[in-house]
Amino acid sequence: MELHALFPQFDPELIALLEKVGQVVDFEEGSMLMRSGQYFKNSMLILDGRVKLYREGNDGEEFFLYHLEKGQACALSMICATKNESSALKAKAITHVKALAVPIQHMDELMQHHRQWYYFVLETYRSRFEELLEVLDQVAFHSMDQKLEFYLKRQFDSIQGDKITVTHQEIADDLNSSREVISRLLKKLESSKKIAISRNELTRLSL
Amino acid sequence: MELHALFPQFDPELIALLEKVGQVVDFEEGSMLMRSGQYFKNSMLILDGRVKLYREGNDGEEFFLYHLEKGQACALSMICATKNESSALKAKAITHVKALAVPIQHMDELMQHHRQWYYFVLETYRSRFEELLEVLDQVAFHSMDQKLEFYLKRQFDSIQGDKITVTHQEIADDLNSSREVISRLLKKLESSKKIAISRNELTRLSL
DNA sequence: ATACCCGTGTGACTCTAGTCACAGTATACC
DNA sequence: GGTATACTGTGACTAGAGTCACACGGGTAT
Repeated sequence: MELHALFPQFDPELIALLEKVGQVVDFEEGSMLMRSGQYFKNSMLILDGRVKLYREGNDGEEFFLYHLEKGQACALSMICATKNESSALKAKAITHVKALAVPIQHMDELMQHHRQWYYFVLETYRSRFEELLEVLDQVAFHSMDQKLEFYLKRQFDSIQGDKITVTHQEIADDLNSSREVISRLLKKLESSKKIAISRNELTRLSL
Repeated sequence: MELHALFPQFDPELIALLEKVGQVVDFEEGSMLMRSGQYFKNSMLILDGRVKLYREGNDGEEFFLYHLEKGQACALSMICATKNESSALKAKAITHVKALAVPIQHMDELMQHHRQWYYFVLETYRSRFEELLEVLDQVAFHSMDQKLEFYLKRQFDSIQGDKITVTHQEIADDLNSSREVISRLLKKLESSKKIAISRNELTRLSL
């Protein structure tokens, strides 16, 4: 397994343990790793692919939170697993995803005998917490055009490229807005030479 | 110390250790336990009093996140402490507060030798994460009147009473809105017999 | 080629919430 | 008592953003 490359901070002993108790699972593009109200029996470490996390509103609205990449872990899966609790998040595989499922019954051992593991868990939690706070900033303090810019930046950064394939409707959904509003705001971004718009595709110019 | 009563899940050995390495600190009403950009050298366990946590916007706006009560810990202080990182949160003592400061250099030992401690840390994080998600729900999916209702419920619940002393301006600040808007919405809640309004004070009727 | 679907562009309207100006009223402090 | 200082109430205006209706244009399937 390629654990060592993805988690260079783990020592060989920890990696051996993870390889022993963990199980590699595959998710097809578009499938759900996690659904609202579901319980966890494993912590999930992402080995390959990209996962999109949403918050789900009570009447089915969605709100984009953040992406998970390889080398990262689902913070909630680690904790909910520990506590056997559910959550109102949705995690969708937006590419084919390979993940390592570590059963919760090994958490005690991992936590207590592997310092790097608990550092990893805490750091995962902390960084997601911070990311959530940043999202909160956006919705609490900023107007739609600023939210849109922030959103686009995150998308571009996340794929480390300058071209994303997405429809205006999808953006509107992620931002819990409406297609017309997004279209108009995108036009404004295009006028100010920050992006280029084409069908199903946006290109970053100076964002 | 009253640690055993506040943290019944901790075993005597853990409590003894906390008593040995921790230091009780006092904060006056209105003082800041934590400021944006500040670094941590301790994990803070609240022994008595109430702490209000805000997110701070870039131009000085505030947004109310949640309260901390006795028996709880500041999630971020535990993690930031671990990582020696700062954060954009403000924590204000709204009553006199007594807290136990546990220096970060004991985190390794606590984590690895005391299962209840790491359960506690993870549970603290998980519950704050969930709380943050709920706040995010409110700002992402709901209109001001719904946010206000949610806010008021949390305030009433948090003091476990039906009367809070607060001005309309303070609520507006917490919700990043304006006084007039809050006044008008409160009037509506009064008309629908959900609350009673008097100067500096709101009473819950059927909220 | 034609018909259709999907994504996009646009104008008109409505509603929410923020702002401004100012009036009224309770409380505190001399 | 009287003045100053919060706190609250209200109308008028404005801006942002959501909705509705419909037009346009480029692909795709048959």
